[in-house]
Amino acid sequence: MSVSHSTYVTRRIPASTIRRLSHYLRSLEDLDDAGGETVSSEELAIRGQTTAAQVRKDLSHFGSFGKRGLGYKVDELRRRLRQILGVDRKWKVALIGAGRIGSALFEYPAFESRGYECVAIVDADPQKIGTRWSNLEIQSPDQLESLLKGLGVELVILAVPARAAQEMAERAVKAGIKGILNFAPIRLKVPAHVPVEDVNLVMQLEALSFAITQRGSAE
Amino acid sequence: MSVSHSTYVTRRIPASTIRRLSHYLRSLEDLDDAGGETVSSEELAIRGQTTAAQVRKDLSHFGSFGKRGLGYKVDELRRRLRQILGVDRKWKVALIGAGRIGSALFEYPAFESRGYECVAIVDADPQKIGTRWSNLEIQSPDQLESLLKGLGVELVILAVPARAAQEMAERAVKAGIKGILNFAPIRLKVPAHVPVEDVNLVMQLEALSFAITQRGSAE
DNA sequence: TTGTGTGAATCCCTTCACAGCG
DNA sequence: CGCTGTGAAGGGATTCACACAA
Repeated sequence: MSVSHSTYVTRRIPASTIRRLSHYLRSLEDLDDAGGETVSSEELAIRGQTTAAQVRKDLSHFGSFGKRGLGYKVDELRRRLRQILGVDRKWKVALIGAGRIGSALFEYPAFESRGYECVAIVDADPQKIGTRWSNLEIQSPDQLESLLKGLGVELVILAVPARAAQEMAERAVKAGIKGILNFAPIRLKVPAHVPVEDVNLVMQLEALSFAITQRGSAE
Repeated sequence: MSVSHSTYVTRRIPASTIRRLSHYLRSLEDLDDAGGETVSSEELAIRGQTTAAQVRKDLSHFGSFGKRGLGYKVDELRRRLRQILGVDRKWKVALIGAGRIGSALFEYPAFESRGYECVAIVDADPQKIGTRWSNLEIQSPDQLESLLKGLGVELVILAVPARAAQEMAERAVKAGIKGILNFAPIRLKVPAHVPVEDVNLVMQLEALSFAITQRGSAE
């Protein structure tokens, strides 16, 4: 079909594809090109730990922005990937939970540099409320809904103990936030239109110990 | 076939299955049973966000330890899952990188409680070397190989800046470690027999912004 | 009767292979 | 030519459906 594609697409894209798109974007950001440079699917594949065919298939879901016989223009592909992943703009983020994980994230350099701007920090600990992390004052969750709504927060990073996570998530959803990065080791119950990404370190450790244990016993 | 299965298996098990096994184990740990209680695949499915058939298929890879018409004995299934995932024992872990992420992990309660014991902390910062986190002294990476070997470290948590990660990984592998939980945003090059689990927060944030952006534009 | 264990069917992702454009 | 874009083929994982054991 020769319909002019946009970077938006209705078809369902598998999570694995999205992870790979992130990788492609990451490799393009490494090589800062003068202007007209190009990359082939082959080169992208090597950096992204896949095959050239996979790269082409991944990109083809969103249009056809390569030149046959040449490859992809680096700067254009980068722009397109940013558009596709939705990182061609700033996202206002609130950090809920100012413990160790919260602090680690807040200081995480990639965080700010990729367009995620932390505009509020919330914690229930009275000791912490009122103290500052760089130029942000830690606030009580009492008025969470109006706080988030007032600032126009779209993403929430949930880094609170498991027992508090569900309530905070629900209140954030009520405040109209659009997505949650969840560090609490529970399955949040939120409306289907609010995507949740779970960061589950125990699970990843178990994947490791599984791989080690099984390998040792095989063959 | 009616060969008596062990919990070890040679066939290749997909990563998705392992993630689900972790979930099943997690839900079983929630409900602490008196003794003879049972769960059905149906119940496990609800907690694990899958289907009953999927639960049965997952478990069947490792043997058949359910009773027809009844379900699975909670305590036995829990024991089996721990065996399968390799968490029926202690793992000696070294933390390489004593920054924010390292500190967050070190304090992470689930970490210790699931059998991962941190036996060494390493950081290159002279300011930090010699200081203590609870009862562990932060050590220089100068003698990393002999340090890890001497302590019998099996797992390494890599929480150092990207530029230092590859070198530290290689030296840890030389010291005979068996797996790496990697927080550095690079693809580590290590021998195939050393499994690596990448924790990539930027990628997860991008998965969120993708989901939000695409949803908004669909229908 | 209930709920497991499992071949068979289905679905979806990846890989192949090549037509076609620059 | 060289390399993309894409139908078709292939392979894996999930779901179905039912025989069978408790």
